[in-house]
Amino acid sequence: MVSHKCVEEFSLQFPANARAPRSARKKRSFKKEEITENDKTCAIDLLATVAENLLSETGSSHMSIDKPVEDHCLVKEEFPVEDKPLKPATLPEFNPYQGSSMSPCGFSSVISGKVEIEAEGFSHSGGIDSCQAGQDLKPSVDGGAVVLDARPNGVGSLGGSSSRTKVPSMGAGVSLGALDDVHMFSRDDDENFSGYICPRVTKKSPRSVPRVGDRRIRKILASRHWKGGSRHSEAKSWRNYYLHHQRSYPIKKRKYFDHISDSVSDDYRLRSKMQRGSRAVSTMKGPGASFVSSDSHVRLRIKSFRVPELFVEIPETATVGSLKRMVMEAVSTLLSDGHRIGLMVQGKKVRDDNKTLHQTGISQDNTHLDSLDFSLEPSSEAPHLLSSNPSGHVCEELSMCRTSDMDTLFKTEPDLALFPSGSFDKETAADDSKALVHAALTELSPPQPPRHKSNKQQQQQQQTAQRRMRRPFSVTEVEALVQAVEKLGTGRWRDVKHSAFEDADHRTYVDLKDKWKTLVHTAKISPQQRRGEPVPQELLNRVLNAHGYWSQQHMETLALPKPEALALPPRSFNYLSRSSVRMENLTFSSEAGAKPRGALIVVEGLDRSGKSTQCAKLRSFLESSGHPTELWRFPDRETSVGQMISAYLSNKSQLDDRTIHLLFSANRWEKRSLMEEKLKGGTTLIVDRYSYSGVAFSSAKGLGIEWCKAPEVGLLAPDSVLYLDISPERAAERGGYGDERYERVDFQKKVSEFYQTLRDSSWKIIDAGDSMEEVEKKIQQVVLDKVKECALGKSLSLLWSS
DNA sequence: TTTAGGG
DNA sequence: CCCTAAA
Repeated sequence: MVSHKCVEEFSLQFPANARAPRSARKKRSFKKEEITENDKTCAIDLLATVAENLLSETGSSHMSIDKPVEDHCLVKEEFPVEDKPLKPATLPEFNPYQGSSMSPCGFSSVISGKVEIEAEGFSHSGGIDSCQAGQDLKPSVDGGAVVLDARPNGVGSLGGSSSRTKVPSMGAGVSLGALDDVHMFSRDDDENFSGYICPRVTKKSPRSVPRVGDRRIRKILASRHWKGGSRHSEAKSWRNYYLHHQRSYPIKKRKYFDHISDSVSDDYRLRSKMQRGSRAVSTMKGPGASFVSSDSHVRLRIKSFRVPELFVEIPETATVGSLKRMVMEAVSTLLSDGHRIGLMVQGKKVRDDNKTLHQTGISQDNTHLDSLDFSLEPSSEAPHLLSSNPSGHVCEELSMCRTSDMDTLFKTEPDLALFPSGSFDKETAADDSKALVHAALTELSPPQPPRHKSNKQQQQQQQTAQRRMRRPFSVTEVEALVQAVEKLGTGRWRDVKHSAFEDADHRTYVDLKDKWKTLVHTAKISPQQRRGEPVPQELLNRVLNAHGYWSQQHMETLALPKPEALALPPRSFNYLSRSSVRMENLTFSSEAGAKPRGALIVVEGLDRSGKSTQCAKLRSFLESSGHPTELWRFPDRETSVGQMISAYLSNKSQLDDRTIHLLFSANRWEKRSLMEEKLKGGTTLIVDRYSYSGVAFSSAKGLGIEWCKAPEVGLLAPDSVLYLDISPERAAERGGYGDERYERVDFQKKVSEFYQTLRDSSWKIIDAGDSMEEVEKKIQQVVLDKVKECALGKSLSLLWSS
């Protein structure tokens, strides 16, 4: 019965075929990209690219951010990147929506997209003269093209905001071309920036540029979650949109809170890199040492920064121009709000504004400038968007929205992250509409202190949105995890959780899965690259082996044609006999067991303790479980040495105690290489008596135990020693004593004592007094675990050699 | 809810 | 750790 249970458990440990399909749903990466861009990147990316003034002769057309002064990133006068240009003040002539015939929000849609702003000096890669608009063309929004990427289907392109500004070759064509580049600014682009120089120039859309018209826009809008037709009632439409919005629009609310709490934003991040062009190198080489001196300069090029989600609402009937203006307005507003610059060096935030760059590790000779990050952070005293909003017209335009609708909306979705309640003033329609546009913008700032109500809700929301605390796994936990995975395999994280992390509430099965993932990664990288609390190499080896082992399981389960799989009786589901199908297994490192090996199981015990019987049972059990198994016994009377021993044992020859001891030992040494071969070939060996017997018996005869152990040193150490424990008296009762000279009770007692001194961690004491079935079951349990352990890469060790 | 994968 | 598609 129990053995049956064991078998069942055993087979259960392998992933069922039913699970296979899941493994087959790897996403194609290109698909991911598209999805990401289409659905997730609803941010307006404001890309301000600044080129540095590398050489004096190119200074006029390049901007440089140089020598930070006090507040992080400082800009040379010739390139007042930050504030000035970005302030809405530079867009005073804006009067968006004038003349645009916007219908009441009956058919409004929300689009989101990206705005890409390119500073003129950045097009140094040539070809675009107009980029050289010159310095009068401030690197502001009106200095470059603004591209509204309303993917997936279409694009609206906005030229420079100011008509005075020339952005000729940056016209629709180029702007559209940039669309294809938008993906280069994907949100998680932290590492993907290198090599990105000037998308405009380097990559252009091969497509012709359809004219941007209403139809295009409509398509864009339709591609969003705008479902309601114009036939819907206004209220319904609104509602539809927002409800839907909340449910399935891939807004990452949490992110914004992250920004707030971490003060670092992935979404609007300024990236800078040290100029690494050859010219730069040569230039730097000259001054050489002086660079390290006090007036050495660090040259940075801020490649881009972006602005998170920006929602614009506009009737389908609005003109493209108004849309452009609207976006422009929103961007300006956004940037006018108090933001400050955060700085990260090599992933660490630098808070101390008084440190010098050099102290911070930002020096021209620093090779880590790659990891220099600037980020736009909401300023601490976040100005109130509504009040500081300089563009009332945007709001007014939307003020047609009916208050009642809005009310409904907000009641329905009181805690919609997009609309912090504090931002809303339901008193006036105008304010309502304001909220619509600016609520989204508000996300850039820390949540406004709730003014009226839903204080609790907000807090709650913030609570739930908060990123969980980081709790590094301890080595103990890792060990538990590894052990559980070795047993259960990957892909059963729920079970892993329950078996090993039952009461660790903070470890979800997803966490465990993730931890395993990182463990596998950790194990693959060099120790120098590892961080955090070091995990013992031994554990990592086990991770590697288990990973290799189980992924192989999955592969084979997957590859195995279903009928064939079913044809295999569960018991035959053997993971050791699969070497034929084995693919090159990268994870089986050479240092840890190269491939699944057999286990060396030694059965010891006094005579008549049932060793032979149990060995035979165990062997048939393992074989029926599909494990190649051989049953050996020592002494092996087949060999020449074995013959001598055999003669001695049957009292046909007299030999010195030491001699016979060495003969026994030699007998084992004779078989050592074959034993190793078998084990490494995947065969499990059950050995009836081994060195322990030899030492215990000889010691019992009076030889020093150390002397006895000496010749055994270097033999293969058993993976498991099953000691069938029985008292000498009971053993004697079992009869049969007397045939061979050692079979006397008192002697057996001595032997038993010496056995005890030989016990080590590999021993498993099994009460041989139990019924045969009980013993059998116990043994099976132990052996099965051990066999699997060995298959997972437990390395062979040597006996008594430390 | 779990699993599997990508970020 | 987070997020999400699938199952």
